[in-house]
Amino acid sequence: MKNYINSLREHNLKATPQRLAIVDALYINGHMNTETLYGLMIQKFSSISLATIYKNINIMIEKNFIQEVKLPHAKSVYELTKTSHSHLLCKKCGAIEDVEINLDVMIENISKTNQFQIDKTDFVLSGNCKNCQ
Amino acid sequence: MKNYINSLREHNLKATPQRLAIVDALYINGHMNTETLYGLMIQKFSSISLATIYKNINIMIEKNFIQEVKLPHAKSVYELTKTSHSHLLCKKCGAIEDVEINLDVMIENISKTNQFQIDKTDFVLSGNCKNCQ
DNA sequence: AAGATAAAGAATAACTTTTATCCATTAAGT
DNA sequence: ACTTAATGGATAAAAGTTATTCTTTATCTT
Ligand SMILES: [Mn+2]
Ligand SMILES: [Mn+2]
Ligand SMILES: [Zn+2]
Ligand SMILES: [Zn+2]
Repeated sequence: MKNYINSLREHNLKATPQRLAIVDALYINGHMNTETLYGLMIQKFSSISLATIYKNINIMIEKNFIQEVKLPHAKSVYELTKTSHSHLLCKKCGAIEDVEINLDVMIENISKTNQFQIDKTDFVLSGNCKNCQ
Repeated sequence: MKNYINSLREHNLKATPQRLAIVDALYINGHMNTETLYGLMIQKFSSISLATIYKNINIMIEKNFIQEVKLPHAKSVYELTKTSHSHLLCKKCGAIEDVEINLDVMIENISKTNQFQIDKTDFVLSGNCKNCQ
């Protein structure tokens, strides 16, 4: 695992044990919602407050350390910020996979056609994963 | 405007005045969140309950009459179900535009590459609209 | 290595958003 | 018209999120 202490500090976030545990959980699990994240954290820190989860999620989003991923018919999940990517969501088992899709050409076209300057995309493709079809 | 009385009935939804007003508002405004929708409805029906808004949104989604559109850093909006399309979201003024993007070839490729059967996409492109750049 | 201090955690209340309940009303089929 | 299941209104309850207060601590500065 990466050195998240410095990584947090570079984002002006104090490297507290709680915060490191959250980051670690996201690193290991990839995408988590507030509920599952709290469920995991309460095991490590028996007295951690749910408010701590929310406060950290919010400030880490603010500092661009993590990202929210909004999913159809499901709670949002959070993940460590990485290079821009899209998501595959299995409607049956709920699995979420990262997928690299090069959208540059498409964005360029849409940008011109619609006179719209695009600088971010949120792309979720839903269906059935390998194991669920 | 279309005949939404029959359209509702075809989806097994009783055509009540409240429901027709909601549909009409969505038809006119395109995309609305619960707050703005309630704000409009309360003008027409001074005693309408916020719960009525929620109940109708939920049942209309269930019957596939409307769709929820989840947006980054903003409340979800709702729209009448139409042919699959993507959305342009202006980060500055909040405007939402429909945009037709043919994703068939891309989906076909991703489907094969990832052994993932895709049957729905949620695609939001954010940036600055024509008036906001 | 202490000391100072701003940031963060825990506990809890408050607020926001959404859903459930109960009863009155009504759309729609007969 | 009559019947009935569905819906609306009022309200309470539940779920989700944020604010507040005080204590603790990570980090910076001696
Ligand atoms: Mn991801
Ligand atoms: Mn749309
Ligand atoms: Zn699956
Ligand atoms: Zn704009």
